[in-house]
Amino acid sequence: MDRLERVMPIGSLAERTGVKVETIRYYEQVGLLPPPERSEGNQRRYGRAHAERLAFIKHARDLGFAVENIRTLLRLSDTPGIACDEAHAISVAHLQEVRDKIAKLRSLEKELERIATTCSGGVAACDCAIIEALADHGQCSHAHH
Amino acid sequence: MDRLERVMPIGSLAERTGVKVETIRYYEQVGLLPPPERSEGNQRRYGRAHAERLAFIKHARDLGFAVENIRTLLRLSDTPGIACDEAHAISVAHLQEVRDKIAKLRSLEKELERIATTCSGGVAACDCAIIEALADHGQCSHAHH
DNA sequence: CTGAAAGCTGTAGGAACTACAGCTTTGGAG
DNA sequence: CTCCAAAGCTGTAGTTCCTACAGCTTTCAG
Repeated sequence: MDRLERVMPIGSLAERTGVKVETIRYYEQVGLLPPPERSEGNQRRYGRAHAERLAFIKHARDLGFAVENIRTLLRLSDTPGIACDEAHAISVAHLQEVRDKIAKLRSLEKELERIATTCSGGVAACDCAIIEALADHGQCSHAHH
Repeated sequence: MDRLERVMPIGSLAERTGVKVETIRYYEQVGLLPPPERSEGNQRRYGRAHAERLAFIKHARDLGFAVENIRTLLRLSDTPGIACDEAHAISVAHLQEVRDKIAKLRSLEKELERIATTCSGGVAACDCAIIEALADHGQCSHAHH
């Protein structure tokens, strides 16, 4: 089906993968995506392999993996057989990061709820509960380090 | 009690508030913190008002408010009486952002759990489930935009 | 009085892009 | 075949929120 339209310019790749043109060029620049063939006029021409690799990158970025970690994961995926341990370690560490972030955001959510509902938006009612809450560290649950 | 030691150099302010020296100078540079008095030798000398304002900034940053929003909140807190509406709007908008972020992270958590447990870290068992999961967008719950 | 610690300015870096400016190439319409 | 707008190119600068020098000067405890 796509046997005949196998190569595409950067714009089409961008459209297909949902990664912006500039970002694709950036990934090439930092070595995440290998430099593709070029047309006579020096324009990038991508094939299936590039599209797949970019999809991998996009997916991992959407999951919040750092570019450095993605670099490692890509290296591992290029190494056949070995090195699953390392991929596992990266994922587990990242999962932990995500969980920590969630916990932190939950506590922020609580405090923001408290702050936002205390002052309901009227002019007369407060002066101003939100600003006071932010000024006064005492009321909130954050511990001093 | 602190009647006599009312002014302090930047290092002490940093220690008290938990904000790094460089960051304090940065806040001054971008106009969040007003320029303090200087000593004969041109060093910054901070008083109580500065410490309070910086605490406000720190607290808001810890809550994830963007510097731009903090700038607005500070402007409001300098305006007596009026403008509670705006502070309320900023907080509510920020609360919504936080909630969205939490929701997104939860779905990432689920997918990472799935990915990380599929491949338990052995070498023989997979080749490699994590990498396949990242390469293959089909299995995950993210909708195409 | 001295000298190590702390402060100063100004600039560069970092993460992960995004957005120009000023050009060249491409590919479909006429 | 010719034209020209859209898309691509390179290279640089901007974004956000700091952090980290380098190369000085000031401070204040011993």
